[in-house]
Amino acid sequence: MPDTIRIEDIARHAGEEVTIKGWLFNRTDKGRLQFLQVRDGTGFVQCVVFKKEVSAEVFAEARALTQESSLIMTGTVREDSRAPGIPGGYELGVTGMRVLQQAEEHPIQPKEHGVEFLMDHRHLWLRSQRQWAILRVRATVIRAIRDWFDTHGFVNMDTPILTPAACEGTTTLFETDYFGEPAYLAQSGQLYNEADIYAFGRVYCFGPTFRAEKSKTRRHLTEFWMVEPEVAFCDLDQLMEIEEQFVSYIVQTCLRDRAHELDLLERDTSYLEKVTPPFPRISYDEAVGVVAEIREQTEDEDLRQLLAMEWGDDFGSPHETELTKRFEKPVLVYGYPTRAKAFYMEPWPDRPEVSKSVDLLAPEGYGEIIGGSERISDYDLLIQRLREWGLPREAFEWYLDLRRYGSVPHSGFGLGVERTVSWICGLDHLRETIPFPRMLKRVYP
RNA sequence: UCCUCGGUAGCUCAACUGGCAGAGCGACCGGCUGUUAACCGGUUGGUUGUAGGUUCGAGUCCUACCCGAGGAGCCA
Repeated sequence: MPDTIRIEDIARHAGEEVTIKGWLFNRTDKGRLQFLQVRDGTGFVQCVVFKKEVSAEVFAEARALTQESSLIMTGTVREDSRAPGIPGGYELGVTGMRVLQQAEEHPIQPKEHGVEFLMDHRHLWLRSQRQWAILRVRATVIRAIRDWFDTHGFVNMDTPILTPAACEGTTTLFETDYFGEPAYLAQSGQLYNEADIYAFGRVYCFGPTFRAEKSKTRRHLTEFWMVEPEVAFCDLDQLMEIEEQFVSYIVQTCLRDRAHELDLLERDTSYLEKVTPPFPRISYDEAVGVVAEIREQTEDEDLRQLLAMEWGDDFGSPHETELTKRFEKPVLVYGYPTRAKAFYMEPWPDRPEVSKSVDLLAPEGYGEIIGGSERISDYDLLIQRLREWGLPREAFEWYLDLRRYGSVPHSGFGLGVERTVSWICGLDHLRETIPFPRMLKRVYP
């Protein structure tokens, strides 16, 4: 049997006799000519079975092949502009074939299906071209994230997933039984990161995070992946520089390495190409003004209702969506009201009602993909904040220690991987950005 | 938790003011040498989400419940 090749490398084998191992995902039958669309995980290729060129047995067997049957094809690679697929432009002139398993009738056909049906068959849906493209972009986003941090002085430090108590309130935590004591699935590694920077300077944690929010929207999962860097000797301005460099690198890496996939997804990449530093920066105060202005101008009564807000309120999805439509690039919104954010955020100098916080909002209506801030480094202020937020001091003794032994100004942020993938791919729902999404009322398959 | 929309064949949907439950796709059989979700002919296909009610008659109207989708709040 000729050497097995990967479909993604097919152009390098033009004219050669090769073997391809994969699955049939679609077919077109033309009498004495059959076009079998085969995928192998690395790409998609058309295999042409011509009655004159194969044995009667192979031709008959090819005719009987069902969608998703597993097979081993041998044949000659030839260039042909009519050949569909990814990378495309080459096809296999089949000379031999072995069927490993003749698949039963596959539930998912190459046509439209409803959301519920697809989600019930997520384990099979993954095989479709669209899901293949999205999840390859996801893998590239993850690689780019690690590449950037690993080459910018950050050390990867994993933080615990089972945690003792609430960082930001228990209502959104999944509780588990930890040998008779309650423990909670982590919703952030930040506090542990803050401990880690005192040993390593710059760190990042990267893992799944859990939120028991009863959110039922296109931008929420109960289990999602978040990367959280934390940096010693870093203020809010420096943090914003890191964010724009980092996000630009992720986007540009995807444009370079996943062009086929973005093309398959019919993603208009013109906006993505503009994602280079610096990003526009506006203060929360300014942003509130812009939202008020948009609200004034709109004729849409429902939108006017949704955009109602007062200074001090955090932005909701409608606000973010409208705001980002005003910018071609991601926008950094900084200086949120203290009461709208978490207890650990450093106050603005001479403006205690404002925090040194920053959110990064993706363009085209995608909204928040990063939330970050400079952290409180002063022991007394942190004690005061715990009290104001009604948090039990005992649970935070270790965290307070960090302000006792060589405290320094430090900052960090969290980037949601799924929201980033959704934006880069131009999707309208987060559920397609992770192989097996966990959502309100969805833990199967 | 709240608001809006929906549930009919394996899938995607149609069925007018209540009156014979249909089409396309798939599957199966046959035809076709360049198809791209091919095309042509044939075959196959139903507890209309569940329970109750109104009616001569309910997919259609009423009540309750279940399930799903989109949104709000909350957040990445």
